Amino acid sequence: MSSQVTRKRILQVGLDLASTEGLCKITFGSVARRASLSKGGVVGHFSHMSDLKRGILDLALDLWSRTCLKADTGVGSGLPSLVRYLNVWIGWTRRAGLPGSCPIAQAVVELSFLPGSVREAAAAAESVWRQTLIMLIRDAIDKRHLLHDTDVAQLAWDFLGIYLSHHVSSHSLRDPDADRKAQFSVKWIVASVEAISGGAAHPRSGGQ
Amino acid sequence: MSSQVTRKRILQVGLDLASTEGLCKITFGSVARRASLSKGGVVGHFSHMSDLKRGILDLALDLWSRTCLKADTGVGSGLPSLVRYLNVWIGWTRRAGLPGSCPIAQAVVELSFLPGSVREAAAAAESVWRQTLIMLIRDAIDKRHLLHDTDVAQLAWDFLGIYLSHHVSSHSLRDPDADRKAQFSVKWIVASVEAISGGAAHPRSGGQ
DNA sequence: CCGGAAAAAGAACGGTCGTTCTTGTGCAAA
DNA sequence: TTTGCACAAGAACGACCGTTCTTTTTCCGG
Repeated sequence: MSSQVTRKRILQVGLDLASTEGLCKITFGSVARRASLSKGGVVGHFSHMSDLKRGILDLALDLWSRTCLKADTGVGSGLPSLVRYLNVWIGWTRRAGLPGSCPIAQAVVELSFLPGSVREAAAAAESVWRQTLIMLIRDAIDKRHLLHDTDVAQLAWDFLGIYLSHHVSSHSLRDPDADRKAQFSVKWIVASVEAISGGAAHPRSGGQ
Repeated sequence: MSSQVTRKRILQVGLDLASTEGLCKITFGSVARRASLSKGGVVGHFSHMSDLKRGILDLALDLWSRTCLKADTGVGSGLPSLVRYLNVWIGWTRRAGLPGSCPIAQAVVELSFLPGSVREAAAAAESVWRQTLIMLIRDAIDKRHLLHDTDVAQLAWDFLGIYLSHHVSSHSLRDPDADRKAQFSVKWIVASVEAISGGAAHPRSGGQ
């Protein structure tokens, strides 16, 4: 078996495991068992534990990119592009075929204490998400779809917050309405910064 | 030394440890070391690990109650009471003297995978928070401070989301502006559901 | 002062972890 | 066929975990 193929298979198994049990529960033994390999066989590819975990996070971010970005090239821009991204992003792990929840969001919280390269990788992934949001928001502002004095960093923070809330409430708290609530919050925020209907109709009251 | 005093001291040490390193990192050894006790001495009070962790979560919720609820009895009601609670709640661990972040929010995320009594205790604490928010929101609606058709569950979900976002961004991502951003979101949400100025001035644009 | 119960200490257990090292194994070039 | 090498398997290590057990200390009523 080629080394690269095995390495990729280990990372894929690790990603599934991180999605269903969290990055903290990743061990050489658990990954080896699921990949039908020996413990030593896994260690051979990732001599240090942090290498394996960083590799899993890299693969997760790559999967996110292929799921949420590649599907959105040129078909639109400005606000429609932002809204489409938000709808694809929130709950993207299901669409990407991951068996559990978002490994990146989970890792950001789990690794918040002990510093190290794995924690930095998780924070870097979150930074990529933030920059993606900022880029899309800026584009929507440039196209006059959003109010010109919109606080970009604040709006990105709010969207990241909705993503995190959705992650926790759908996964940790098993709220079956998590999707609906997150979509509601997104719609409501978008409506409040839209240049055309800014402050006109109040999306929080009335309809359901 | 009285048994109850020692037990209380162990729980206090455990709470500090959970605040600075997370509930997952709580072990009999680590708690014993910080409490200047032997490992066996700690086990004697909490024969099972889950007893210790549930005790720590109970103490955390008790501390939250004394910090965020006791200080808000009767001095007001309706919307002012809700707003005051939100401002005290977000970042309450600092005010309560805890050395790190919120052990409850951290535990909810950390324990989301493996089931057990500790996970249920964390979820129960989150439920108490949700019920507290719902109660305050309902009171504000009854007093005609909030729009009568406000979606109570959705609004409580949004506030919980801001709390979680603040927890993650201030603690995991070390954003120095986390407090300001969370306060901004709270103000903005409150303004959008206020009966008096609903939809008039748009708090998201303009200022800042 | 003393005896006994409660509390703390401490040793020991099987298990799992990351890491290191040694042993086999299969395949391609010589 | 034989040699060499990368890959995988597997044993071994020290450390720490939760849990159980035994021993020592502490303290209080007689």
